[in-house]
Amino acid sequence: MSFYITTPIYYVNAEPHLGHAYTTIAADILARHMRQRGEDVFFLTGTDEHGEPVAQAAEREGVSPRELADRNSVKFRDLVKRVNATNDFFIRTSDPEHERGVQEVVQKIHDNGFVYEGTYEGYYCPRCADFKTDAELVDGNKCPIHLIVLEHEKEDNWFFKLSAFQEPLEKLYVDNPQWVTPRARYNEALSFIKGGLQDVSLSRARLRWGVPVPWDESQVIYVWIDALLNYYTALSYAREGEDLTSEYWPARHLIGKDILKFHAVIWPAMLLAAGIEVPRSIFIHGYLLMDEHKMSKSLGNVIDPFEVMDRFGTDTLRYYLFREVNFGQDGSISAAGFETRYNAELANEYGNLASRTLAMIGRYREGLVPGVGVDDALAADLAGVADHVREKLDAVDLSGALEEIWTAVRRLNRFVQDEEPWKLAKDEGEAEHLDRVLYSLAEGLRCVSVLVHPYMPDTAARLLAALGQEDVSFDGAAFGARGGGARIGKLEPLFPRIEPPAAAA
RNA sequence: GGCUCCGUAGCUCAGCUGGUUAGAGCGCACCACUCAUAAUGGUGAGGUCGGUGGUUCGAGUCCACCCGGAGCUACCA
Repeated sequence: MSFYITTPIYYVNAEPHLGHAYTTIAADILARHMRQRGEDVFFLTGTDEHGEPVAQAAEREGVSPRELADRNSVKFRDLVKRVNATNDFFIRTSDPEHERGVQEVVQKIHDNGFVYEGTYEGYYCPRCADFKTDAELVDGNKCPIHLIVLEHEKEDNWFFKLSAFQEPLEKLYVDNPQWVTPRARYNEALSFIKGGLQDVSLSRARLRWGVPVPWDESQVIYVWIDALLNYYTALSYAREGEDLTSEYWPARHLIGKDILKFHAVIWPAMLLAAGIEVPRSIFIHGYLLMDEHKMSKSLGNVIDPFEVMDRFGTDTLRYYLFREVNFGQDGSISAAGFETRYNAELANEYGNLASRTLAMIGRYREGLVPGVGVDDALAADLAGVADHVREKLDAVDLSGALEEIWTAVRRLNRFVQDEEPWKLAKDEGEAEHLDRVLYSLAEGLRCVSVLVHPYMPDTAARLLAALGQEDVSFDGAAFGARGGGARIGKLEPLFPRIEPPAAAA
């Protein structure tokens, strides 16, 4: 079965921040996990490059929109690479193939009778380069950002007949209760639809930086319409000389809550209008908060993902974000929380479990994992872990799956303490018992590492290599799936402890 | 205003279709162990499950209302 996962495409008018890393890593975890299961995965991310804000920023800097987009797109490409994402393609909405694809689909929507010419009226702020809604206006007719008096203006646009999809969308939601998750987001989107849908403009007349409307080159397609279509157009040219659409479409989208409406209302309506199958599912995650507040430049509490990874490593960031914050909800992160979890869970529980296990196999069995059977009690406790992880990840519960894995890590440390292999080693009569304990430990560590691979791919690979068991396929995640006999290798500490800085003077 | 979600131990949160003495992690106190990155394991203290009133043999878990917090109520990428 194919598994097509997408992140939003990132708008090049902003600097990459931790939120971008968060979504990208989430998608990567799912992609890697599904590959472990032998699924045919396609993972897409990229940049959104058209629209007024980019055109304006370019003008301010005295460069062409294209130059600005080229320059900033690279930053996102670097971030994607840096977080170790295994995307199969990086789309740019300025790709000529994408632009052609957008025109084809929009033409289809037009030909199917869902586009008409209309007039958009409202208060226009020249500095925002955008129309404001009545609710946004301050003092009757002032821009809420610039506090300048706005003129009531009109613009002739092409409109998309969103209102025609009120009933089809309601039916889509009612027939597919899992279509949008978590539930609160489903409710939010559905209630918005039930509130009545108005048509939306599909083009912009004042702008040149965008995809020309195929039947009216004086206008460009509104950037959101253009951007959403990336998920569909990418498949037609991501692989040279192939069209992957029939193989991978429809997609599973991963998005932040700020773009829910576009994805859960307008996007499926566009696809219905074009006669294209709607996405398979949409999952909405929450915000990472810094000390209860949303990260923002004005608050000065923005975390630079590159800095964090420079200091602690990519795997640590990938782990921390999904361990600390329940995926799907907002949650607070902090430097203190980061260090606590790093030391307590990564260094002490997981890293040290690896150390003690390998050291004992080295010391008591000359580095050879005994080829015996597993401990029954431990086997009983670890039996369901892989299945639970699979179920949680099928439900996009990235934090829940990690919790399952960590329960197993703790169980293994308890096993060491309970069995006291250092005492067994002193008693010749306990040799078989010690064999079983050491094999069970090596096997448990291997399973846990296979399961944790999507979250911390480099760490898992190092540890599995040291265990002489490099296979990460999900079938092998079952406790006892691999026999003993392997020769262990050397392993430097996976997560050297962070010593707290000496009390500041 | 309307709608949605949330309010459970000091902190962060689990608790599915109502059913034994309400759970985890962190933090705190004490104990055990020494294989290991002085890491690990155990025990304990600590909660009128926001409030009130209902339904029920029985409610943290359902209903009503109230208090408190967050989000949505349309074209910002």
